Amino acid sequence: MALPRAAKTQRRTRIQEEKEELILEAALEVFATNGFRGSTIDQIADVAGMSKPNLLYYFRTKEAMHRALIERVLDSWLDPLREFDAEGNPVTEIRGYIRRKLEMARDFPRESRLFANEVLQGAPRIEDALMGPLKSLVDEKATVIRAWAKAGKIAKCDPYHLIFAIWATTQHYADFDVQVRAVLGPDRAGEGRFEDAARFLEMLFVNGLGVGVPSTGTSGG
Amino acid sequence: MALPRAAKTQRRTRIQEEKEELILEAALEVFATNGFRGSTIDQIADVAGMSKPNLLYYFRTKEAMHRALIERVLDSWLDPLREFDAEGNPVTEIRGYIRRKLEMARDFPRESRLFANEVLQGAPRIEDALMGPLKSLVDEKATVIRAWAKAGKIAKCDPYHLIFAIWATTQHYADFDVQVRAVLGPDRAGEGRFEDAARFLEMLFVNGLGVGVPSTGTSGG
DNA sequence: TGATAATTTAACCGGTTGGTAAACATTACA
DNA sequence: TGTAATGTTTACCAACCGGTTAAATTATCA
Repeated sequence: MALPRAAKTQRRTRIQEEKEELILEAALEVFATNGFRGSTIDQIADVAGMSKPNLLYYFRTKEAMHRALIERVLDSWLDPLREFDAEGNPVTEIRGYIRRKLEMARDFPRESRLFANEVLQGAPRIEDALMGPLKSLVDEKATVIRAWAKAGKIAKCDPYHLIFAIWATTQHYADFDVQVRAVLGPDRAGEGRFEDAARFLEMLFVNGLGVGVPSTGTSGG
Repeated sequence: MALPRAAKTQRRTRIQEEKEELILEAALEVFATNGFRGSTIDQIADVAGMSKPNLLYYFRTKEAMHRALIERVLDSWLDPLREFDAEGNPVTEIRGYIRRKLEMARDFPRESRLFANEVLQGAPRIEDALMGPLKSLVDEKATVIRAWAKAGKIAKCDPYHLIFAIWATTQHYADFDVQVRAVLGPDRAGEGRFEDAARFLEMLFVNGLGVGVPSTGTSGG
């Protein structure tokens, strides 16, 4: 039997919704800071404020919790890239993408760390997602970027490494938050650091791709 | 008693040198791919090809192994930044720094992942190093960069976020290697990816900082 | 309200984990 | 070669870990 007992009830109850939500929230917290192997069911149960067997009534295994979490998070994690619009102005699109990714790093650092932990440790549980949906989406957007480069709208560059660079620089502020704050020191590490980062990164990528801000109001149609 | 039995011998033997080296090498492998909590002494002993009690003869605890490893790795991890020369040409220095960091990501990915794991999980065991030696070194180099910007040698920018961006983009190729390879696919993921990355990143940062390549042969002294 | 479905808890289990004690084996050196 | 110092193994332990069972409790609704 692969299903938890809660999934075998005749109807789906309010309590099930609430508790599963509560558990996934706790699991996110724990997995994000300890990785899969480093996390224990007891820890998650503790954060969720319930007993271990009670938790296991809703998710049969630790794996099941992790799987549910990854599935839910993967979609929202890919959203910023999906919004990347082939029809839009290259500079506007790239700036927008950087901004959205940076906002995610600020507002959902645990989600970012969940992935980082997983990928860092060899992505044993999300390999399929990486080679499937993720790769497809990136391939699609890479084609767009390459077309922009060919049309002379941005500098000629490898679109994949451009995307990697945007991922790396933005997620850095979630994944390496402790280091960032340690280096900036107590004074400079306030919430303003995300605005400073945004300013710097927009400059870096806009100048770096060899295109100025769109000269006049070519507001996208 | 805080010392392992091997440290209490009258003289330091050849076997001690060899075995400790062997253990740290194995510990690097295991810690880098599993994080601290996710790693077991048995795993490390297994990789090192010795029994657990034998290993514990040289390092009394898992913590001790990790500590020894971090201390050793921290220095070499900071080396590329130390080489950053205030007297040099800004573009040359920044390109050189990118190149050295990228080489480290290629040649010592486990060292990079060891740190990434640690920082990602809140840096409980290296907080002091981050706020001490690391911060000091970065502060020092940030001053240099700021001076360059003030002198108009590079674009005005926040030197800290510039350094973060270089760290993020280069270490990405070690820490997120699985993802990079998954996205590039089997064809494009050969060892050439590091050269592609170098080409892209040099362009990004050199153009991004608003300075062209030094016009003529100012080959560094 | 009572019966039934849904939820929670207490008690437990086998395997793993970090670490120890002490017997045993090997090395170095007089 | 003998012997003391060094190194390795066997056997072990208590705590932890993922997960199960069954009984007790609570919610739902006719």
